Amino acid sequence: MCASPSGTEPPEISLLRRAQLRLTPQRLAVVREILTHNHSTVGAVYEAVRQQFPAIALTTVYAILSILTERGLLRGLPFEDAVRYDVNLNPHANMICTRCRRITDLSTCSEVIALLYEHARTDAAFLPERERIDLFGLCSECQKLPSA
Amino acid sequence: MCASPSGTEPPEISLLRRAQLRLTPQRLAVVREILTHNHSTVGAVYEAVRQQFPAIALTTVYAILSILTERGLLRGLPFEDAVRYDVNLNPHANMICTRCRRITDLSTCSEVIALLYEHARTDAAFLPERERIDLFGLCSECQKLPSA
DNA sequence: CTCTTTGCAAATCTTTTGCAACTTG
DNA sequence: CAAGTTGCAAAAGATTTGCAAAGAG
Repeated sequence: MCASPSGTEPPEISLLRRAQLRLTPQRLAVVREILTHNHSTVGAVYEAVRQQFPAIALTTVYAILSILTERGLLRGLPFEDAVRYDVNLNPHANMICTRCRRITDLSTCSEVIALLYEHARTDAAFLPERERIDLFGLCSECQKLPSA
Repeated sequence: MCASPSGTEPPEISLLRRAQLRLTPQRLAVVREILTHNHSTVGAVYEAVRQQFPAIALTTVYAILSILTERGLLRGLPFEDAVRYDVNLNPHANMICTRCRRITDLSTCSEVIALLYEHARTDAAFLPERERIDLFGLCSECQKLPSA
């Protein structure tokens, strides 16, 4: 009972195991939701999970996302409206479309991030450990739209 | 009475004029405070200004910083605790010391930011317009401290 | 004198806390 | 069964809104 039948665990189970958390139906649902909808807010996860799980409490969603963040499996990104949770823990930039509000990852920039770290060390004697990079602009879809 | 005696206006006056806002004592005090203490929160500005201006309302500080942000003279940066206001509108990275919490600017990285924009355009067809870059780590002072 | 701005009170929204009842391992 | 979790109610913070009185140009 340590390996799943196919030999591979579903990602939500694997994530909860890595966080050393008990597998409850609420957690499985919340984690499945955040894994399929990256950069969600607590409120959005709550609304989504509630459709298949009407009894879940908002507080529970807060608790689940908070503990996963504490244990390093998610990253909380404060935005104007609310905190959004990032599943991608590798160095990357978030591209935020100011028109449709969609957020996507730019993962092809690790060398550029390394350069940024280098600058901080060299020019400011600052020792960077992690970063948050947001690019605001127009996604490819929205660029095509009329009044863009 | 249009030019100050020396021919140069104090920075807080110049900023309010550029925003096309009336010069009130509250505004002058709030702007002077944010200009001397970059990356402050509304609460911190309120506390600081209140010492020389005990009657000012928190709401007023919110109003002033909000309208300056709307008119493009400040930039609001949401953090976990609260929004911090950035006076530096040029491309730069914020270096946030995770030990002493101080925030300083890294302004020597505009070429690196240009590279980042380039990546977004080329690799993701995303058209960047502005960015927010935070580097978390240890400032030069805190690196020297014991348990660092 | 007119339009803007301030200050106060109350409301809103996100997030946190306390605690009893209920599951998971 | 013991420790970990959930759900509910209430609290805590940050920020916004409505409005009348005061102030700037």
